[in-house]
Amino acid sequence: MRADSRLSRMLHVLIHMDRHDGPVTSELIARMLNTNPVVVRRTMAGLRERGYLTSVKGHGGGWALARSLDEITLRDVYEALGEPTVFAIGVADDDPKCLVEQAVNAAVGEALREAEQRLLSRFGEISIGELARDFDRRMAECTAG
Amino acid sequence: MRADSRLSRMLHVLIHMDRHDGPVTSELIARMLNTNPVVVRRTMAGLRERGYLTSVKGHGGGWALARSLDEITLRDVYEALGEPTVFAIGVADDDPKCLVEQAVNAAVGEALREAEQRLLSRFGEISIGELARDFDRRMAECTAG
DNA sequence: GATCACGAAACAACAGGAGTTGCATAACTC
DNA sequence: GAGTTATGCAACTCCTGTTGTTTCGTGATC
Repeated sequence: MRADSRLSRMLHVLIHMDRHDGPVTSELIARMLNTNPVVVRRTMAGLRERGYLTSVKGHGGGWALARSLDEITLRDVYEALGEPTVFAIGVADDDPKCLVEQAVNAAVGEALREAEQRLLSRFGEISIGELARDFDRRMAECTAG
Repeated sequence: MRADSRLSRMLHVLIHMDRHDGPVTSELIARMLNTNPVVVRRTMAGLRERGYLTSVKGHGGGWALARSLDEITLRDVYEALGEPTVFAIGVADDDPKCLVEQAVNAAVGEALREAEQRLLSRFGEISIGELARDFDRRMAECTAG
């Protein structure tokens, strides 16, 4: 399957928006992400509904941050995207009759659930503001070197 | 996309094979998994190459275990399947020019890598023999109750 | 009113597991 | 050695969800 890159794309965009004055058009965002404006609007709609972004129609319109990046975690973005499926692997049948399969599901399902829980917890610990500051460090290194 | 259920299917089959005398045909396995023999052969081929299974052609042929279930971990099976993609989510570009995207990838990629590492480590700790014994417990509970 | 920009619907492209068919090949039975 | 059983392999189609694209509607600005 093609990997779902909506989370990383949104993080990318949000940091750019933070460093940008005034609203940013879907057109410009699309160029940053190497995609097109419709995909951008579709993906960002969830973030607007959650109150992280605002969008303004018409001349001079576009997208703007409604919150500080320090107030938004990776998990917030993940949830705003509709909590996409995390794993490409899973069990064959969620409620099997076969006791063997039940034993398999118990072990595999448990391991997957725990891994997902850990990943999402980790996402909840990281604010986008931290990523932005990491970008600043990289920028400083780049210009210094 | 539809979840990749090859791992759980193979675990399911291996335990059944352990409780079965003589070779098991792809046809019979397919009925256990609610699929068809070609899918079974395709999926089990990797386990044969790794030496966990043998397959015999012709009359009276079929599949048989070449190892004890205690010698095979979930991770062994995962690897025999060609190490399928674990996550349905990922970063947009593995080697981006944009420094912002690099910072995003560092954070998201790291979290994903760590989660994958943990999951695979956990898989490495669980032998199929343990799952089989868990099945026995469930069976006992079922007949006792 | 012309232009700019978002909103929404509809559809094709793509990727990978799963399902299916057909045929070749090997092994056993008679 | 002919028939049967079973795997091995190749070449499809199907399914599902992200991504990409086009088109039209609508609101805001100039």
